[in-house]
Parts: sequence; structure tokens; C-alpha cells
Amino acid sequence: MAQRISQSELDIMNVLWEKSPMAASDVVERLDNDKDWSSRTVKTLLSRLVEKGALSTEADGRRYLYTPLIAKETYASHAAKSLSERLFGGRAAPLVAHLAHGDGLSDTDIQELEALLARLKK
Amino acid sequence: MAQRISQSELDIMNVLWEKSPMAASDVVERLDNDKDWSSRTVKTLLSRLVEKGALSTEADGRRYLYTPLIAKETYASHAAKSLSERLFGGRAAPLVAHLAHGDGLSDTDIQELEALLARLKK
DNA sequence: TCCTATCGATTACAGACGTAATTGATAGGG
DNA sequence: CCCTATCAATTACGTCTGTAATCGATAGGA
Repeated sequence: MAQRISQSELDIMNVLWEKSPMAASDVVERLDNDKDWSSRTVKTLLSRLVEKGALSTEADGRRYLYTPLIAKETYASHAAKSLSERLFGGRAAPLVAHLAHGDGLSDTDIQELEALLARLKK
Repeated sequence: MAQRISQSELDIMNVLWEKSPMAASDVVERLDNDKDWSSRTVKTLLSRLVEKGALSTEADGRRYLYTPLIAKETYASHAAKSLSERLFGGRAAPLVAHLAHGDGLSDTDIQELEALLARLKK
């Protein structure tokens, strides 16, 4: 059941969360600007994610197309919750406070958060 | 400059963030309820944290007393920001939304957040 | 004074992670 | 029809992490 996804693996997941299914070569190309990885490295990370059950494969000729099996939302919820648990006993407010520190929150963010809170109160 | 702190190491930091300085044996004792670690393991983690520059030591007879060199606030800010960057391009609102999902936010949290936002708006 | 419990230091070791290279199969161009 | 570029599979290898055990020094009790 979806073992831990490492930092580098997460970069791969982000590409596929944006658009999927994708072939390995497309993922490589997509990352070319941001990451200085050889295509071998990307392939390795893809394989590991498949092993971990985070991606599914579908044959397309002699290559594979990759699709996330874990939704970004699911992953984000776990990650956010786990962080707030390990640091603040599960309370969210301190975490947000720390995001705010260091200009983590733009005016837009603040407005979005207010809207979110308003919705949650109902 | 404060390298990366691992999950287990963070458990140690949390103990010392709560109270410091502390001797290794006190940390062991403090963790005894939560963690099933041998005292060796705790000692190893303490040493690694010292190597990493996350803890300082002060001799006390033939043992050491450990004190965090990194404030919990600093660490939390980095961790929260890094998570939101890796997942949402640095925007905080989606992260909070995901905390909310799955009962991550209590009523108290919501109130605290509202207060926080009110302060930020000024 | 001697033994033992304990301290820090050193060493261990398997699995995860970052970052690939090598190998064997094969599709597509010439 | 053969060569080359490309694919997936396998292997590599150093570092980090989790989880300790061993070693040498020593303080404190018998």
C-alpha cells in the first residue's frame, strides 16, 4: 500500500499528476528544464515508483505509459497531516503560522484561506 | 548549516525542543513510552544530530548535555515551506485545504487560523 | 582496591535513495 | 537486410537511515 515516496520520486509524480498517462521519454523531456537528470535516472525512478505501487504501467508498443495510482490529493493530505503531527501534535494552525513566517503567504493565499475557513465553519 | 534531519532524528529533536539541555539517558527515558528504541539507538541518533550541527553538547562530568542549535520554529518553517513548494508551487492554501480534509482541522484550529489571518491582514 | 554499570566512541549492517551504466531486444531508417 | 537509436531490465555504487553491538575508559559501590 503505497510505501514512502522519496523527494526525487515526488518530482516524477508531480509531472504525472499534471498529465498522464505519459511515456518515460516524455517525462524526461518534461523535466529537462528543471532537473539535471540523465534519462537513465528518470527511468530508474519510474521503475521504483511502479514497484512501490505508486504508478501503473500500460504497454504501448514496446514502451510503457505511466499513470499515477495515488492521487495528488491523497498524497498531499498524508504529507501535510504527517508533518503537522510530527511537529505540533496534529494541530494545523502552527503549521500555517510557519508558512506565513518568511513570506510564505501571499495576499491571494490569505484570501483563499479565509474563504476556505468560511466554508469549513458551516 | 543544518543538514537534513531524518524522521527518527526529528523524534529526538522534539524531546529536546520540549526541554533542554538534557543528558542522553534522560532522552532515552523520555522516549521510553512512545518509542521502542534501545538506548544505543538513541545515542546514535544524538551523535548524528551533533555531527549535523543540529545539537550542541556541553560536558557534565563524563556525560554530555544536549541542546538544540536549530529552533523548532526555524525547522518547522523550512519543512512547511518545502512541502508546499514541492507540492503546490509554494502556495499555502492548498496545503491547509488538505489538512482540513480528513478531519485535520479541529474547531479550535479554525479559530486559531482566523485569528492568525486577521493578524496577517494588518 | 577491584568489579560492574554506564558513558562516549567506534564499528556494523541491511535497506532506501540518488544517480547512473551495462545488457539484450527490437523497430525504423537507409 | 543490416545498423543504429531506443526501450525495459538488470546491475552498480556511494551515502543516508534505522537500528543496533562492541570497545575502552571510568565512577561508584562492595
